[in-house]
Amino acid sequence: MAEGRTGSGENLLYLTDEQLRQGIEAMFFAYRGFTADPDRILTDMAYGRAHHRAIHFINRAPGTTVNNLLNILGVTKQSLNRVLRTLIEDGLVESHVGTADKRERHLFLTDAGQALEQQLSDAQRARMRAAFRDAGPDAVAGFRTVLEAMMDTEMQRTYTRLKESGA
Amino acid sequence: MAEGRTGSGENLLYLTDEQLRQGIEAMFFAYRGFTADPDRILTDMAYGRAHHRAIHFINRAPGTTVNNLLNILGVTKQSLNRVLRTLIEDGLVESHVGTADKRERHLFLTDAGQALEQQLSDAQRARMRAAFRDAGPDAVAGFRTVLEAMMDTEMQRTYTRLKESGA
DNA sequence: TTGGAATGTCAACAAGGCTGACATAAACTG
DNA sequence: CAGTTTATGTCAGCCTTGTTGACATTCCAA
Repeated sequence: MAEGRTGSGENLLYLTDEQLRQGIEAMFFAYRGFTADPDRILTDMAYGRAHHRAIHFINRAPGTTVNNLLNILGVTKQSLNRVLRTLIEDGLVESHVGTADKRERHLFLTDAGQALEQQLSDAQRARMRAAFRDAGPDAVAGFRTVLEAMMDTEMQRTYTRLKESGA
Repeated sequence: MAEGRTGSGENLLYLTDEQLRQGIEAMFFAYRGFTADPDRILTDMAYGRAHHRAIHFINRAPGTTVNNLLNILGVTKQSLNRVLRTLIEDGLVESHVGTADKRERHLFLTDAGQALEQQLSDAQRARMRAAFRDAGPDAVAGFRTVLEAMMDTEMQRTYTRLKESGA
């Protein structure tokens, strides 16, 4: 850590209320940009952000159970169920009764579901890639560090588990 | 910029699809944490995130017009109006007809409105402060750089204008 | 074998987005 | 001054996506 000019051995000027408020507003405006491109694609097809999230994480962990997805998404099972039902009806997601435990449903994307996932994540990654490239690798590392520290501890674990499963 | 091992003079491994996907998931989980604390306070009082946003930006720019707030928040006037109406009815916000242009309404927080704003932003800043402190000043700088690069250009301008007005 | 826990489904409601239509008052313009 | 544009507010109605409550099915353990 860099030596500061406060005498306490560390410069804490980055923790002033004004700096924190700028961080809060940056999160607000950036999140809008973050979701803007997929949102545009989705409204064309009568889907919403909730569908995107479900598709994203089913793609990330094929065969995941409804309950597992529930924990990742942090919504009620009823809320998720409505979204899943439309995705299944529309042939984007398949639900298979579990073999070991028949109460569980295992979720998979169909080819059509994968095609939509691709389209959505291409759009979202394009913006992220541009932002990362503009900012450079050191800034990206800092970005990730701060975001991880901002999560609830339970979500940190979920995030890390996903990260390691995909790497 | 650091020399990489790609031969092109720059290491672009931080731009792989897997890295971008991790960035996307980090945004998703972190935003949940970001809103969690104010959300808890708000549900106790029959308000929602929309009320929080209005209160935040009225506090940030007292006397702002409805139209200006509309541009910052990026919602329709009908949507904002519903929120403002309840805040005015409940005595948290005051609306004053403009002196120069009498069509405009200038918005201010009442004392009660400021008290709630304080309560909400204290909660949100506490989490942001903890995250910033854990991550350190360099990471925070990178965090801000990436978020700015992720915004739509119009929002970048809005964000910068707010930032400079408060500093 | 029976009662509780886990899982998933259906119904109904609320918040907060949206569009469209319309009213009013003020400002601006030819 | 007449006509148009701008800023704001309101009503009605729709959609998505969150919520709770009630309930069926399945599994497991006492």
